[in-house]
Amino acid sequence: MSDARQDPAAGAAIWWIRRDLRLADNDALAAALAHARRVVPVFVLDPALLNSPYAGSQRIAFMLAGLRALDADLRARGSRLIVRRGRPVEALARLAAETGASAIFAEEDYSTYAKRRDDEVLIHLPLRLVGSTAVRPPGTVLKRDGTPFTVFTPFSRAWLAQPLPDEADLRPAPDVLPDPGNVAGEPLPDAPPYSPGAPFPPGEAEAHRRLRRFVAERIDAYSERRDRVDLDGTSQLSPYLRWGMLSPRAAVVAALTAQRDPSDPAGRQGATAWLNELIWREFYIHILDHFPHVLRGSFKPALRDVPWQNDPADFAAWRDGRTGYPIVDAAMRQLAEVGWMHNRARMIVASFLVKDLLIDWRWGERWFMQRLLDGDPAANNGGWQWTAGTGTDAAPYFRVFNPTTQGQKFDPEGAYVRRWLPELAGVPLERLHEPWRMPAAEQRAVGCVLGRDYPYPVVDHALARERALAAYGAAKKRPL
DNA sequence: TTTTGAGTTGTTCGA
DNA sequence: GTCGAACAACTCAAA
Repeated sequence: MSDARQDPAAGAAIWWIRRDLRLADNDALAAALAHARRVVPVFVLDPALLNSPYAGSQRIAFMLAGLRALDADLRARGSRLIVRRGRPVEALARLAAETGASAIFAEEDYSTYAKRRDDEVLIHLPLRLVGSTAVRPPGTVLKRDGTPFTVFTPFSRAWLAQPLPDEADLRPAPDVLPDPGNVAGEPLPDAPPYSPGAPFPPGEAEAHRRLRRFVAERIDAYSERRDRVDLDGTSQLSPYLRWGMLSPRAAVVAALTAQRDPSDPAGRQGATAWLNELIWREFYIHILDHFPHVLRGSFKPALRDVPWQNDPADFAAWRDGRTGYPIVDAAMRQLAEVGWMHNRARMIVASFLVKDLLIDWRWGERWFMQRLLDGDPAANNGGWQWTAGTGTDAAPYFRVFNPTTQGQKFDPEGAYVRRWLPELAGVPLERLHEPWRMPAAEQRAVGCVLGRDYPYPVVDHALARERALAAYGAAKKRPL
């Protein structure tokens, strides 16, 4: 073991890539390079992940395209990506035997499956988990009594109280990488190609371009504009953070730098708000690590047994974007088409599924995982439990979003709805978020007849709201 | 141990 | 149109 450390030339190291598809600021890669002169970058196509009911073809296509981009970046530096297939413990054991690697370096990941997978590899192989999908790994932000936070605000205070990273802490991408040598690999599979012209071109270079543009052009107005679904007010970096094309530390450093920028004191609010979102990401990573049962059901015992309606036809209407509520349908079609949805829209459609349709939040959680490029168990579960009122620090159960009001507030000119629902193009703005209020003659006049061109609402929101409050009330009264 | 202040993102109703 | 209160207590975190 000490041989390799004393004489790096003696051995090889494996850099096991999982969700850190980048060369810059990659602790696992840096550790592998420090350990041995020969480094073998490998990605293992794991059937357990590819065939999971929570996998999504668009997300896998995004990942595969990201791996192609990473391979190109590696080749430009003298290396290349080795692709293997199979159970990671077996694929890595073979690769280690073939290459004589004395260590495997990987970034730590905290989802339930990832922990189980890595524990198994740790038993059999010299795996070293270096670096983290979070800036502050779970276990490093705790209450004074050593237990985890379950409320966000004190968590974020404690998170911010620790030493903050700066530019100097970010590792630049290496200019040159060692040749991995003569190692066999298989070609990346031809997934349904992630569509050209898609709004999320995969890759590390694109991630950094976006971060620079966001910081230069939009971060200052982030607080005011981030809730508007019709504007590009958000960073739109989530798929890149999900796949580690951008390190979370680089994102945090960018936020802190913008926050300190003396040339624009007014912009500090935007940078602070965005930093807060990044801390939410960390919060849910920690929650999943400390409370893995959240993936199976409610965090709050009192809301384990809400009497859900779970009507398959209602679920299909939601999933396919034909609930008759334009803001909901527009968002669901955006999700289906581009694999991404605005954060505000996520809350609106989630509230609609859970509260208006009274469908178990886990159905929505799974559909999101099947569609989102940024689908991540921790953030997705946290978001759904928050909306459902079942999670840590969750929305009070009586908080039911009104889809009409939300549409009017956050898509005030109707551009979002009209973009994703062309059948509503002719509907005047005053009726755009409640087309069922148009008299029959007006429907004909504007070319949008309900029941023909666009559905009637699947539920009456006011009634649905009462039903949801009653169902949650019943769940709370039920003895545990 | 007890106390106290606080808690992402809303809606509705009535004054 | 605008504003504050009610929604429902509860649990958390920290002093």
